[in-house]
Amino acid sequence: MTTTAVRERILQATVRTLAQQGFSRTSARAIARTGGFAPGVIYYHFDDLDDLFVATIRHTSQVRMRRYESELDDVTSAVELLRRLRQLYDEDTAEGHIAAVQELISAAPASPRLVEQVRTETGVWQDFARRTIDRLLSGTLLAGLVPVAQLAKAAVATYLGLEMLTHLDPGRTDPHALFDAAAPAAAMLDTTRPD
Amino acid sequence: MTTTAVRERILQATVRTLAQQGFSRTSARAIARTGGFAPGVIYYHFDDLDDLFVATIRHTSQVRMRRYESELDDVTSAVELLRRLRQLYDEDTAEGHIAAVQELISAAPASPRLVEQVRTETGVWQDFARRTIDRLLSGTLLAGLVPVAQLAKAAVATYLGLEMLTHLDPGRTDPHALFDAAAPAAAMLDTTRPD
Amino acid sequence: MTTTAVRERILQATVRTLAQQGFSRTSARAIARTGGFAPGVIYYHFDDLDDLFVATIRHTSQVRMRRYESELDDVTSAVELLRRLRQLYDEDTAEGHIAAVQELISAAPASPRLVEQVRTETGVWQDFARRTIDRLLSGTLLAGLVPVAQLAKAAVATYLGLEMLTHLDPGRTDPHALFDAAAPAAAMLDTTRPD
Amino acid sequence: MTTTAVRERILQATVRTLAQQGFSRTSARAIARTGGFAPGVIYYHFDDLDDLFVATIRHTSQVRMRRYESELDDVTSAVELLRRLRQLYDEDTAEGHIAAVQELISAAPASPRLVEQVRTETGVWQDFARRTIDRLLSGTLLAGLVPVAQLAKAAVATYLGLEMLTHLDPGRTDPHALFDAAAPAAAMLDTTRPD
DNA sequence: CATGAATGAGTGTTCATTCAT
DNA sequence: GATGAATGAACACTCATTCAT
Repeated sequence: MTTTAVRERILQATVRTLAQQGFSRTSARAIARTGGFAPGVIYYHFDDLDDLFVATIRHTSQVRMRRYESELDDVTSAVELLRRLRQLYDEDTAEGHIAAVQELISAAPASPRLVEQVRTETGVWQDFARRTIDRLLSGTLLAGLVPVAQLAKAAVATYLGLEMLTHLDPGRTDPHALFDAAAPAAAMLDTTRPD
Repeated sequence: MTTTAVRERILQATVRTLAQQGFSRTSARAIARTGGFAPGVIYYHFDDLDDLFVATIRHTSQVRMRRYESELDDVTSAVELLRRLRQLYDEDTAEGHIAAVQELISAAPASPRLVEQVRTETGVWQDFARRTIDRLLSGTLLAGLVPVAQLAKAAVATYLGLEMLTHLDPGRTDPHALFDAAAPAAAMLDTTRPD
Repeated sequence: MTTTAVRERILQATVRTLAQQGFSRTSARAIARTGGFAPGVIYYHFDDLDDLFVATIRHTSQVRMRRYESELDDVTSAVELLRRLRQLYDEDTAEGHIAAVQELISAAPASPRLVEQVRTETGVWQDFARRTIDRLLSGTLLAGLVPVAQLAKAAVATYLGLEMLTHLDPGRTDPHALFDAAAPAAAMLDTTRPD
Repeated sequence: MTTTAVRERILQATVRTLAQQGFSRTSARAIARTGGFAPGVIYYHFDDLDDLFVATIRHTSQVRMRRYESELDDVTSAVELLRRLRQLYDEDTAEGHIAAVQELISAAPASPRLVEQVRTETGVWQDFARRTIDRLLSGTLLAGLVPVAQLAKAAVATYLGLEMLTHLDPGRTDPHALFDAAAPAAAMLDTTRPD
């Protein structure tokens, strides 16, 4: 097995452990148990747990960003955007991506390197949100009126906060309801576009 | 010093430690160091750390809820709401309330009792948000059109997610900018009210 | 409540706790919980736990010795001896006397004072056993042939060891069966006595 | 060093610590100090202290049982039995076997798993005692008259109780005196065998 | 490359004991 | 006399990390 293949396996095990057990229970042993390898392997491929967590958030963020970009690149309708976001969100929760990221953000203040990396990644996502919102508003009455940068930041915050709340109550809470509730507003927005 | 006074002191030390060090570093020893007492004191007044965390989220939530209620009880203007929220939010961050709560929510899945209490408290805040939004929309064109319950849930999620992001970057990020950016929309909403 | 009455209450709580929880779980808190008083009370009446354990073994030993003496004082028949021993043994187990003593003997090596007191008390019981055996053999063919002192020591050892085994398996083991099994031999001994 | 070698070393350190310090002082640290290894080693090879104690009583019991069996297997004379028992008993006390077992039996009620294992092992020893007594009585006048099962249980109890008493007073007490005192009776028994 | 073993620091928690009230 | 509160030492156990193999 090549080095990068093993690294990937470790990173995936880390994401799954973070999502399922939470940060404080994500020990080297726990990650190794999840991935089916010996704890020592981690230290062969990463300097220490801090290094692994930094790599994990970078990796997960990049993997998902590629997916989000390819899926939303050409979307200009708000209704269509909601439809695809719902599907992407389902993927995220199924694979534990947001949950893992949210755990790492919560725990970041304890590690300067993690803070730095998390800042970088959340910046990337805010940029992405900004570009997407820009595209959406372009040609509508709202273009130029909406403070896009702030809205992008709020969107990222809501995504993270929503995952936090959903995680508490997997059976009952329904992020889908939120997407549904937003649908009429999205439709209204789309009608104002003079295509 | 009476029992309740000491309990309160422990609870405050717990909030401060959670906010400053994050959940995974909030050990009994760390809390005791923050509060200036011996670790054993905690176990005299609480069954175990789990019990302390449950009491902490209940206590903090109630204290802040009383403050939010007394401050927002009579607000019907969106502009005025934003003005007061900004001030309450400043209090929250200064004293670490939201940060502590956010850490506990992140960590909750590891403890059934904590999950239960967190569910209860987030429910209380969603109800509060719903009532406040209802009051705000009452008499406007949007009344009856907005899915209030979902909006309330989104508001709570955004509040938590925002704190998570702000926490990463205390110097640079500015939740104030978000409140400012929302001001024009709030003003517009207020004008639709035919008082 | 007089001092001695409280002392007695503490001593009884200690015996019950030793019998029910074992030495390693017999903490000051546990004794206080059993007796329904505050842990501090112990330290008002005894120097420390060591002192309490020393007093406990002395007290329990004396109380039971008085009972055994009054009950066996006039017994010269082996059959009758067995009958009364069985009853006394039942009392012992019901009130936890032997169990407590056995726990203290097991734990004694850790405390010089306890060792000393335990030596004293076991000596008292071996003397008592010797006197009782002497009386029993007096006038029989075995008188003078049996090494009484060693037999007395063996009797005490068997009593303690039996309690240890019985304690393991309260439902199944039956010290009564042992008394029954010894009955024929006792009867045979009695017939050799030329009354 | 192989795993089993280390396990054995831990088990021996546990036996020695139990025999020398008593159960209540046999902490993980104390065992590690006795054996000259770090406390963490224990938890690498055993789940917890309970697991270690269960393994200790099983191991010690088996080791000694093999020795007793090989030594007493062919003994049919009571005098010879006493002679060999005295030697085996000396080995037991020198290596702390009985003392350790007796401590574990005393402490067993606090742990269901330990109770279970202790029951199993004492059962094995009672069976062994029964077989040995059977062999001894076979062909004598007493065969069929003696309640062998009860006698076997009493023998085990006496062995344990004797160790308990001897332990109190290592310098003065003399189990040897007991063996000596039993010698004449053994000789008499042997003469009734019409070989 | 990978692992089984080991260590020492750190965790939650309990305990004997003291003391002001 | 009695107690609620507090402390510091100890305990069982986990963990990140290292290293010989």
